[in-house]
Amino acid sequence: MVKRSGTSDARESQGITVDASQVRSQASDVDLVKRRRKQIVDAAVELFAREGFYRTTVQQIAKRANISAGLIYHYARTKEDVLLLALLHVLDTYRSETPTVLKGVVEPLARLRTALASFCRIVDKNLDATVLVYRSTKSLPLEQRELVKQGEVDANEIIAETVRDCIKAKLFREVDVDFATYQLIMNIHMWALKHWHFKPRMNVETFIDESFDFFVHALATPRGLKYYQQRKASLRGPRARPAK
Amino acid sequence: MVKRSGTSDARESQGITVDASQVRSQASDVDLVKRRRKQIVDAAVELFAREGFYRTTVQQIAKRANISAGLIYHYARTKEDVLLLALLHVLDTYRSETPTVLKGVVEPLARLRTALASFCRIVDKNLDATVLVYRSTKSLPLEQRELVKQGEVDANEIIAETVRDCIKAKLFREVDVDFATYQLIMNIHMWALKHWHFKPRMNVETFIDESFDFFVHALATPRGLKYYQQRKASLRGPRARPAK
Amino acid sequence: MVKRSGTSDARESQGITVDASQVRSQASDVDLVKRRRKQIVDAAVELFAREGFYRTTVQQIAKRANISAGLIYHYARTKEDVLLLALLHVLDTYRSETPTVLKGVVEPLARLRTALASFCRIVDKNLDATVLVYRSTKSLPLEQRELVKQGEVDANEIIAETVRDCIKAKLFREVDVDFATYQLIMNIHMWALKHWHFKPRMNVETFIDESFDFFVHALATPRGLKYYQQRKASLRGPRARPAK
Amino acid sequence: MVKRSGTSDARESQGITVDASQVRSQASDVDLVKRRRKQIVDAAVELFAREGFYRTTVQQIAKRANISAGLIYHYARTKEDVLLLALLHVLDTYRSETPTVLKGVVEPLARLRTALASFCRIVDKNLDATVLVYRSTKSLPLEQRELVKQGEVDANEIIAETVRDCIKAKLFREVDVDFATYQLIMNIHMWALKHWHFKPRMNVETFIDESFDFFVHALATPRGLKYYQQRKASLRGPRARPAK
DNA sequence: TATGAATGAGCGTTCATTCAT
DNA sequence: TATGAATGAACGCTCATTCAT
Repeated sequence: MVKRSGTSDARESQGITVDASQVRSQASDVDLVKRRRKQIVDAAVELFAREGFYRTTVQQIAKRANISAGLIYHYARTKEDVLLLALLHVLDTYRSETPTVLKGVVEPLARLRTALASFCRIVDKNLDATVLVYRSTKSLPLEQRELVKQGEVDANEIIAETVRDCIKAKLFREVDVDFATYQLIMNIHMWALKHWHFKPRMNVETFIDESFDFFVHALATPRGLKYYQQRKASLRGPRARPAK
Repeated sequence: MVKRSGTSDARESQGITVDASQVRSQASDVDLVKRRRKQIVDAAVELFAREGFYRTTVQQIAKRANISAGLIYHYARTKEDVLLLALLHVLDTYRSETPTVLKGVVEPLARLRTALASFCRIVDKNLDATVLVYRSTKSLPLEQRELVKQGEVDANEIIAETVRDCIKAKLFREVDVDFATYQLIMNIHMWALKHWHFKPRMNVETFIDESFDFFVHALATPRGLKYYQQRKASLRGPRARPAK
Repeated sequence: MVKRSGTSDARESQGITVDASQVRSQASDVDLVKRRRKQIVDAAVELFAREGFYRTTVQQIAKRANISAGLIYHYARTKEDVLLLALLHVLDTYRSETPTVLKGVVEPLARLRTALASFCRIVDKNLDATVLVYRSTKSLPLEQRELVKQGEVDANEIIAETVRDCIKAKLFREVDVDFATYQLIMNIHMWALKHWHFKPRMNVETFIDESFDFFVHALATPRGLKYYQQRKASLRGPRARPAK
Repeated sequence: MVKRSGTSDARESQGITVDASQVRSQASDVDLVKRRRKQIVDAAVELFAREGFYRTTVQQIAKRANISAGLIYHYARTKEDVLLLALLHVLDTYRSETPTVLKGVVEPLARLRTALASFCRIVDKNLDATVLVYRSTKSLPLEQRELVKQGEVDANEIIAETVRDCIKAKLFREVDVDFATYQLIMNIHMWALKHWHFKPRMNVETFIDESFDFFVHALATPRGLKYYQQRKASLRGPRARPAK
């Protein structure tokens, strides 16, 4: 992972290019590799998410990707490789949308809320895929597992930045940023992991509201809390609409 | 699960008797069934936790349980049944220790801290088993999955009670108890789920301290917060030692 | 291989017990293992000899052995293991019959002829199996290949003994016994390896006669040659009939 | 193969032109066909010899030949065709060098020794390729197998001629030339087939010496033997140097 | 009740061969 | 002529489950 400075806007989503170097393919045409990998990964994410890694067969992935089973092995060496590609793709999804949403949002608390809301909505659109990361990372060989962990940490960095900004602005206490970030991340993932529990009692947007309120209380300085309570409505307002 | 009132102390750990009615065995001698199931479940938890459900074979479970492969099918109809037994056993572990620890602790904040610390320490002793629940619940048929969810909710009730008590005592705000409880639970599970991340930077006890501090800030009334800050040291003190 | 003294009669055929320690089986009942292995090896030798190692599928072996494909893997870890078992069995066949035939034959030249004839006849009854050793040994992992080589050297020892006796009796020159033995062995194997060439022009018995004559000329001392030419008829006579 | 009379010197090495008529290629440019086939055959011999026919993939051959996998199918209809080409090429190697070496050698025993030595040295330079013929001929369809056999018999003819000359010169007994020739050929092949056995105890040159001595004893008339023993040194001398 | 040998369906993976370009 | 992406049949092997003892 590269060192980054400034806000997370600076970061570009690099997609699964990252892994092109990890999971070798036999083919050489770069565009074709990209296209085929996309077919395979899309099919794999869908199936792995629904059925799990072990219940999904390579033939099923091939069928859904509209290619032959053999061809998968031109673009991944093993079924585990396909899983890695799939997991990294899921993690990349988190990174790819949020920075865009943050553009133009400057007020620290608003930035945090926007980032958090963005994550939650992406997770909400990919519930099974999010759970998949928790279910299946251990099915990966150790080395590849590290890649997934790094991918996760990288995605979290977007949240970490906004937390840091809130602290700098004296809105948040001088807490351990890493610890606080992980609390926020776990909360977001909770929406997927415990969806069976929350689904009957709230939707994403109310979940976002409740969560944000909860964590502002956990993190805010007295001044920050007052600030938050005054602006609560306006914070919720402009960003409450999901992107799509 | 039945409704319960009063403190969680009233609850008895019922162990895996719960499932005896769900997972039929061919054997009739009650004691023998219990003993055999314990052998099987202990072996299964160990192996599933380490290798995962699909990578563990029935023969391996049998070997580790010092029985024949065939005998497993006298006490469970399918491998999935064994998984259910294993998962319920893990969840039951959470319930079995905490109530004892709470005995005699009356001050609400202390009770919450004690319960939380107890959970964390149990999770810490069963890291892989905790992760197992997240990894493998979906490998269960729908109906059995519900049992696991219920088992989890039941375990959470211990925490919920203490949260409720804190609210009653005006130490905590009038928050949504269920939501708050799940935040606490996710935090506890985070110790297992993100152990690879936290291990290098903290141990269970510091994790408990940080977590408790974090969530008291999130939940406390202004009065509650002041109360907490005065007593911080004494809260940590007496209970900081793991039961061992 | 163990050191041996005296004539090869002293040696007992140990069959595939040798390899029981090399190729682990899952089963424990010794008799059953023996019986199953015999089924498998017999089927395998037949099929490998006819079709070759790679053209023969495990399913075919199973079918011909009247067991399921899966069961083969209770008695051998890989298809290569089955090949090893098969090759060792073939080599063992050479050893198992000859010593018996030699019993009671004391005259050195007669012993050599008897041993050579016995080998030839066994090879003749197992033409494809003999060729199999040449075709398929290289399909084995290095370590197992050594076992086959050792098995071959062991079998050759029977011939080597008789050559040594002829030298001791001053019937043969003081040649390099190992070299001479290998010439004799290659001659025997030639009957299988070049059978397509010899079949139209001779049968085993004439092949044995020609070969013996050829090698006596190659090895005999002047005295030995004279002795041989006087007794030619009687040497051929009594032993010409295959044991059947 | 056509009947031939006179010495083998008269014979021209015809290379794999022989098979051009058997293994059809789609290409028409004669020179290109030759060049491509050479690329393919060289790669195939190398790989087949090292890894065996079944372990070698067409893609590997293509890679080593610096052409595409598809192109192989312009010059051979099946992988078996490539094998045939490879085996015939190996056999042809035997024929291609020996006649040259024999030029100018007139004394019959010297001719035999020269031919035998030449064969041995070629085999020594192509140990795996020689073994390949034994391993893989059976992988060929019946009809093509006959071509290989004929190729072998043709190569042997060089030896047969020299044996015949020795007999004519009354140096050798009136033995069955074909039988004797095959003994000599098997001896030569033994150097490859049993190389694992002989390698630690002799090199090609000592092998040639021992072999020649052995077979002269087997074949010589009393007069021939005396003649040989007188000239032993000079026979060995001039030809003992490998062509390099 | 307990064993463990036996089954066989099903999976991941390979690779000879084809064919559009 | 030459490519190499694509196919898909076929194989070795695993393992949940059964059942005779």
